[in-house]
Amino acid sequence: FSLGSDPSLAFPDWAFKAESSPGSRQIQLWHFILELLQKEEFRHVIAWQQGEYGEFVIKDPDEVARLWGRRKCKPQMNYDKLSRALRYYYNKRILYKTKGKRFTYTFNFSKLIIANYLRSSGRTGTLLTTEPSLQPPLGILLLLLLLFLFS
DNA sequence: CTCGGAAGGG
DNA sequence: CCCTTCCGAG
Repeated sequence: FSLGSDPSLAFPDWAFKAESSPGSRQIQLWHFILELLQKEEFRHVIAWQQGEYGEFVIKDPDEVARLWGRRKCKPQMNYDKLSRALRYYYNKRILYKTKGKRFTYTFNFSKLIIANYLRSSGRTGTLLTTEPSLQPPLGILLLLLLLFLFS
């Protein structure tokens, strides 16, 4: 891959789009974060960082928490609670903390894509889903798997 | 701030 | 399962 500094430009929809069926499954936090990261209007609130690929910083923790709370209809949401949810991603290896850098985390994209793929294909019980447009080509999935294993 | 255990809800 | 809430420890 030859990737720029902005991962949102380098990764197509199937890389992180939530599974369709509107309403059925709740929005996931990692998806919401990616959603904010994708829009310029939130650049003062959360943004990609220079340096490690996939690294981002939450510039306004209170605002991100407020937006997340609004989306989930949880008015009592704050950064303390949101960050706990982010910490649960450490075990899943979807995200890790950039130690020493305040409010800074890094996405593990290969793991994220693979986890997302496994979840959606598991839902239908087959490798061929009803929504091929949101799935990575199998070859790319295998390539990512290799990149992940040797990283 | 950051970390994870514990309990609990939908 | 995927958080939300609460919280003691570092």
